[in-house]
Formats: sequence, structure tokens, C-alpha cells
Amino acid sequence: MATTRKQGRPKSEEKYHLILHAASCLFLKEGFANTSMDTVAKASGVSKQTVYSHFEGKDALFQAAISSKCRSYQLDTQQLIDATSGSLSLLECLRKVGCQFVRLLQDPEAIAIFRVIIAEAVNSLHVATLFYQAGPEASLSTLSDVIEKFGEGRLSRDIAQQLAVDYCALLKGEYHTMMLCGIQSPLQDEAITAHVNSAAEKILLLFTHYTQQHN
Amino acid sequence: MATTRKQGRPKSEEKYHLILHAASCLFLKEGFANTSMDTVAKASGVSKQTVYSHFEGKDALFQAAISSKCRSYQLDTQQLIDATSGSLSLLECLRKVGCQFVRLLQDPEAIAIFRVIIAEAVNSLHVATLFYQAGPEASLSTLSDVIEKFGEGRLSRDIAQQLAVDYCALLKGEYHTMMLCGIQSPLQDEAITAHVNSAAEKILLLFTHYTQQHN
DNA sequence: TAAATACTAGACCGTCCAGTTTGATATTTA
DNA sequence: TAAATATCAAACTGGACGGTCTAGTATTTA
Repeated sequence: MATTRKQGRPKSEEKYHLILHAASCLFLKEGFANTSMDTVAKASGVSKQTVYSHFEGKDALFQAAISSKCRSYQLDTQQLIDATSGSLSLLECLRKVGCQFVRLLQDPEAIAIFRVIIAEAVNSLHVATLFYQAGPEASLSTLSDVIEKFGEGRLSRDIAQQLAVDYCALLKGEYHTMMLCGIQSPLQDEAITAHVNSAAEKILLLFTHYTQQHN
Repeated sequence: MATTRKQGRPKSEEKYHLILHAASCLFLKEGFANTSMDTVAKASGVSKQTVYSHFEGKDALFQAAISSKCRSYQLDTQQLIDATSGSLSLLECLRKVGCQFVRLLQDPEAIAIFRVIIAEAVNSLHVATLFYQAGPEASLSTLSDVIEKFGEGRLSRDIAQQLAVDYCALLKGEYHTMMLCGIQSPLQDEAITAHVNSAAEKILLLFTHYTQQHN
């Protein structure tokens, strides 16, 4: 019944996206409480009633906005898989994925999403879950796959996963917390490279330690 | 002029603390936006006017409340210093401080502080800075001292600090983010021990690696 | 064309809330 | 006692905001 035509003027898909886009920006910039439905309507160039015709209420709009943002914030999985199939060493591979990961962590918009999610976690556990699965969990699982692949059987799935978590943790370091608190600005490219290299070497050390133990 | 007596009835110190305590609880439980001055007054058993006589406004009250909470959330530095002076090995010492640290990270109230700080970071950068210095930064510096002491000169201050950051990062792992997002409940004691042991061993591995390089 | 639905602009409602004001009472010092 | 300040209870102000309603216009299908 996907083709069932409804009578009357159809809802404008364009307006739907205009609203969603404006809402995303506002929620991320101002937070949930400080964003009013009137402002959203004004910012999307649409009447307030139209906002309510596309979304049930403020909560629904928030959920839709965050969900849409989550979709655009993920590691470039395909590129990483390609990398592992190539001739890269584990260290080079870790560097590559580490850089992507740090860039993601540093992105002001990603930080803004984190902030708003954490702020509303108590009231919108569902949204927080959505975010976590689409974001951190997905990234971790990608990274975990990469590491396991390099283990070539000498590494149990568990250990690979643990190493992935450790690598992410080292990459975050103190920067992530500081950025969430707003007391650290994004790193320069050189600083990122240095930080990633240092973390990657440490993980490599752990990796070789665990693979040797298994011989 | 600290002893200058003012005329008239003096402000009640007890009421000041009642207000501060009630405000802390409410801000942590409900967040800044969802806590009203009327509620604070009611919860402290005091008239609204009295609240405004002790604190300039909502912002000032928030800052005072968070500051007071920060003071009560720090690693037990003295105990840790004692530990390093004793006969504990580095591994045992790392375990000890790691357990304290993880317990701190898991404390629901500490999580609540983090949440409210992150949520208000944009509007109250000053409070966020206060919090970060009194909390994470102080912990890190303590831990860093401990590690440096065990290095016995074979470890530069920089490397010790880096190891401290790494250890904290490993201890946080994914748990901290998940707890901030509200999708992870505190670990049981056994799980904490296991997690801490695993992280401590990894840091020990890095520690010996760095100290050997320096020989 | 007629029915149905989307959309607009703006008024409107009820609620919540930070902060002020008022007028009375309590406590402290001079 | 008198002046000064704190405290209380409660009303009040001014504004923001989520959500609804209205009345008129636009668009689409039958």
C-alpha cells in the first residue's frame, strides 16, 4: 500500500527537511531547553502549525533531529576495510583509523551532539541509546574488526575487542573530557598526528604482547 | 576588618548551608534548567526572599553549589601518598589508585556533576573550569606524582604524566561514556577489580617499556 | 468544480519561572 | 528603646514557551 494516494495536498518533503535541519542546528547550538518551537519555525521559514503538522511535538522533533545527525557521523567504514585488505601494516592501519577517529572526536558538531545527548540522557534515554549505538558502538565495532583481522587467528575476538576499546580510550585521552567541558579547542593537524602515533605504538605493544603469549 | 560588626540581625549561616545543600541536590538531580528558585526555597525550608538574600541569583547559586560539590569529590591524596611510601610494588599501587579512581568515576553523584557541567559548559565556562581543575586535573596530578615516584629518575616528568593520562583513559574505557549517556549502571566490585587489574597490567607493560628504553 | 488536505499568520491559553515588592515579625547592636 | 537588618509569606510583574485555534489561501485528487 505504499502507493496509496491520499486525497488533498500532500505534505511538502522539502519543508520537512527544512524543519529538521533547522531543528538540528538549534538543538546542537542551544541545547534542548533553550530551543523554542517558535524559533524552529522561524528558522525553517515555515509556520509554527506546519512544524506541528510534521512532528508531534518538541520531543518527537528532538528525537528525529538527533537521529538524522547520527547518521552523518560515523567512521568511513568502507575505506577502513579497504585499508586492511591492502598492504598496510597494523601500525599504519592503526594510524589511519586513529586519525579518522580523532577527527571525529574533535569535530565541534560531534561534541555538540555528545553534549546535548548527555544533558538529556535522563529525560530521553531512548535517544541516548540511539546515539550510542549509531556512534560510539558502531565505531568500536569497525575498529574491532580491523584489529581482529590483523590478529590472523592469534587473537581471540574478546581480546581484539578489548584492544579496540583501549585504543579508543587512549585516543580520547583527556582531550575528549576537556572538550566536552569546553576548555580545550580542537588540536592542530600535527598535534593530532603525534597523538595518534603515540597511541598506536602503545596499542601495537599490547598487540604483540598478546599475540606472543598465544604462541 | 574581618571583625567589623555589622548592625542589625546577622545572616544565618545555617540557612546559607541549607540552601546550598538543597540547591546542590536539585541541580544534580534535575539539571540547571529544570530547577526553579521556588523549589530550592521550598526544599531548604526557607522563604524565597532569603534565598535571594544569600545568593545574587540563580547563576550565582549554581556556581556556589557546584563549587561546594567539587570540594567533596577528589581522590584521597594522602592515602595514596602513604601507599607509595610503603612497601607496595608499582602494580599493587596502580591497583589501589585505580580502584579509587574507578569508584569515583562510577559514583552516581559524580556522574551527575559531570552531566550538569557538560550541559552547562556553554553557558558557564567558568564553572566548568572550576570543576575540571578541582576534579579530573587534581586526580591526574596525584596519579602522575605516584607514577613518577616509582620511575626513580628513569622516567621523565612528561612520560610519567602521559602514563597517568593513559591509565585514567584505560580505566574509563567505554564505561564512562556509557554512564554519562545513562546506558550503563555501576559495576559490581568483582568487575571493578578485574577491570582495574587488566588496565594496571597494561600500564605496567608500558612503564617497563619506557624505563628500559632509558637504560 | 468540489472535497480534502497543507500551509500561513497571528492570536490566544495555560503554565512556569526569575526576580521584585510589600508588610509584618524577629533578632541584633548601639 | 531605636535603628538596622534578616526572615517570612504571599502577591505580583514581566516574559518565555508549548501547544491550540481560527480564518483565509494554496494545492492536489476525484
